[in-house]
Amino acid sequence: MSPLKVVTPDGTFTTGPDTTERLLTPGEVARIFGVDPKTVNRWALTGRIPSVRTPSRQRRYRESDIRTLLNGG
Amino acid sequence: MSPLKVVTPDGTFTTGPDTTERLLTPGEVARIFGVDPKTVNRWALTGRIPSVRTPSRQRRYRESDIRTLLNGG
DNA sequence: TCCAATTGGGGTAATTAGGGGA
DNA sequence: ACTGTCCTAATTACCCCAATTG
Repeated sequence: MSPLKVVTPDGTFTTGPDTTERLLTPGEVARIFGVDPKTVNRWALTGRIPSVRTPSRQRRYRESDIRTLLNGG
Repeated sequence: MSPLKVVTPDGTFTTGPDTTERLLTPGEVARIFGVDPKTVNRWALTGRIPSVRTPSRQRRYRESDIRTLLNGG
């Protein structure tokens, strides 16, 4: 699978969101930072981590966002 | 940058942050060394112990780093 | 459908960061 | 130089139960 491409009005191409990137569950992110999964969700609620929502309102986190935070975000 | 791993829900590993090792809280490290958590905090500030920061700026400590120090690191 | 594990949301007790001073 | 204690504000852990996941 490859990243999405978008055709602009002038005919050029631009890359879209990379849908191949793995999404991490709250539990996985929690183990990475050594905190409770509920804490990870609180980070999402307070805007400290961008989150993706499943159709049933559960949260998933982009690996690149987590990596950025680990590097001092 | 060091190779990192992520534990997926089905137990497999994939490229990402290393979660194979447990992170210890300041209180846990303090009990190990028999000191006040505040002292552990200062060890991190003065660079005596490497620390991982949560998005909320709390500190967590890698078990391997603690073991190294216990062995005279 | 059943089942075990995870997640979300609410509420409360415990822990942590940071500054200051002994 | 190093540590323990006091203080407040912020953050987190643990409890419940219902819903979702795989």
